[in-house]
Amino acid sequence: MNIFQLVRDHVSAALERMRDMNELPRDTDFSNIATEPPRDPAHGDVTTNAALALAKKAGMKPRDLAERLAGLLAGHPDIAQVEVAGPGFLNMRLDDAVWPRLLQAVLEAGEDFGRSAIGRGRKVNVEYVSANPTGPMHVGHVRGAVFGDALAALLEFTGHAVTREYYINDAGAQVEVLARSAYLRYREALGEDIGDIPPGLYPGDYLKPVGRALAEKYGPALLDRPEAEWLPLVRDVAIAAMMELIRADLAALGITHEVFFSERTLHDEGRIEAALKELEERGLVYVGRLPPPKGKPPEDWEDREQLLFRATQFGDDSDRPLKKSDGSYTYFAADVAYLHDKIGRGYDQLVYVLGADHGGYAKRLEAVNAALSEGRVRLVVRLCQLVRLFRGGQPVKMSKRAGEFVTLREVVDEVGPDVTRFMMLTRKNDAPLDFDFEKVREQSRDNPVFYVQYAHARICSVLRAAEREVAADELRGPADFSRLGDAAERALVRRIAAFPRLLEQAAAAHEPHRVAFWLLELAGDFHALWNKGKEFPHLRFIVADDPELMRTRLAFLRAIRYCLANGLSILGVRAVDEM
RNA sequence: GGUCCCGUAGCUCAGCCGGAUAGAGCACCGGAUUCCUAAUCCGGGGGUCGCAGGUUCGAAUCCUGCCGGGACCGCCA
Repeated sequence: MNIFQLVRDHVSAALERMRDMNELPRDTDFSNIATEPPRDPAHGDVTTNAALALAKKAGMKPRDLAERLAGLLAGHPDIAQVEVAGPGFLNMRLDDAVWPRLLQAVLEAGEDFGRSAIGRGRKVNVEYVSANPTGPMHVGHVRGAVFGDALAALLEFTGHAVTREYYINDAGAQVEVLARSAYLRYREALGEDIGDIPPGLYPGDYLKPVGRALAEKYGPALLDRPEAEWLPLVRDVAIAAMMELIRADLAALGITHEVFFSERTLHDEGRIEAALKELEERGLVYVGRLPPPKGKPPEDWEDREQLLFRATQFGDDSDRPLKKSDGSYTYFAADVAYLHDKIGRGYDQLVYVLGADHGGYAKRLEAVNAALSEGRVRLVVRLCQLVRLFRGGQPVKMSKRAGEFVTLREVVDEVGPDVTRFMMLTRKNDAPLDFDFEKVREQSRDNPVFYVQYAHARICSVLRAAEREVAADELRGPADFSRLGDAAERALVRRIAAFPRLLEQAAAAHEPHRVAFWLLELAGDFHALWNKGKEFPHLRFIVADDPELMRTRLAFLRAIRYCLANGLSILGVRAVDEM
């Protein structure tokens, strides 16, 4: 149950009546009117800008239109009071009977409360992580991984058919470097002293097991063969091993992708040619020269003719090369083919979760999408900014060149998946985020994860206490939500009422962090009510002399618990029963 | 040179497809514990929403320019 949708239906019905009576033009469009919570609770429960939005079209003054609309809405049983305010807002107070219905609906829906169908089953592909298969995941990947996963869950909860996808960059120079690095470990496994790992190769110990596996599989057979022969063999083993590593890292964070898509299949199966052919047929591929990049000394710039995609025709800043000087395809060409493949799979929406350093990629992806899908498919690029690691306020030093980076596994092992996930969503994705290993384990108000989980645990604690201390027959029987009249209780009810709308808007904006902020607010409302019970014992949940009131409050607690649990579940964070 | 992101209270940040007197936490000051976990809560002070224009009945929000911070900029992925 969504009270804003409920009121919106009533407002729409009233407007339709006005249209039927020719008080509004036939072609009046109601789609841009909003029913929202007013900023100031003194303004009521729901406000609408309908009169302001339609005044011009109706040829009426906003306040006159608002008065007319107020008259039509006033009689509705759900609406207790309606007032015209300010320039022409309609402030409505809902009838007291609406709130019990809402709480009842929460209890009936349970883990499905907040679920909606606004996605209308549209097929959405969310591609996230897509880390190169050259080693274990490091902390830089964590934010995009969590963001993408939470976004996927949010879209699913709001009625989208979601595919979680990972693009494996298993073609190109980096995996050849991986193969050479693994080959060295292979020689090492066969007893050779390989000394220091030469610069340019991956030095990590994680390749040692790969070397041993190769030694076991091939024995010394690869030792005296030319690189052209052993490289493909070693590469395949190494990539498979790295993907196992990465899957395990992701599993530690509770992340599972449905599709792992190999870039190499695009090369091997002629699908790049097929995609480029389609661009060619539209006259979007040509051979030409690009101007050198400005502002940067073009050290190794070589002016040459190359195969280009006419990206500028779709708003990109430059046309984009499809072939390298050695004649092989660029990464971008593979990306064209990959996008082509996704479009072919019938998605309505393609979401790319990328690191902020890929910001320049958005425009060219949009250009390719515009060219290939001709506007049928919506492409959404979300960039995740950096995470800065701290320990007790001191920055954690990392040197990429020396291979000293904090791995995903180190973070998860130290603070746990729940803390990791929640913290990654406490900032909107395009703002940088500070993560302090010590702070996030504190059990205090400063730690948002704790604060929300503690609210959930406290509720469970009360419910356990009730089971323990209250006679069973007093727990049975009806609840009467109309008895929740205290300001702190009403604040909680309003917060709960906002949940379905919040999820819809977070999904539409592709902003899962809003769920995290809402959870903090809900937890805050709950802790406030709890504490009020200390000062005013009649506000406690377990009230001995009034079984009906107690049952009401315990049911209320269960409703709040569902809200906390459902929100946490979208973020992929466990709701704990005790702490 | 160009593109993208950011600029809101002392600090860290929210601010819903433009909406009424701009919010929260931290910090600071002052309070609450015979209690279902005080691991919490209540109250108070504190803001020219970077600057200047524009659109609008109405702008922190949309547009343009400027200032400041960050990221990226053919043949790496």
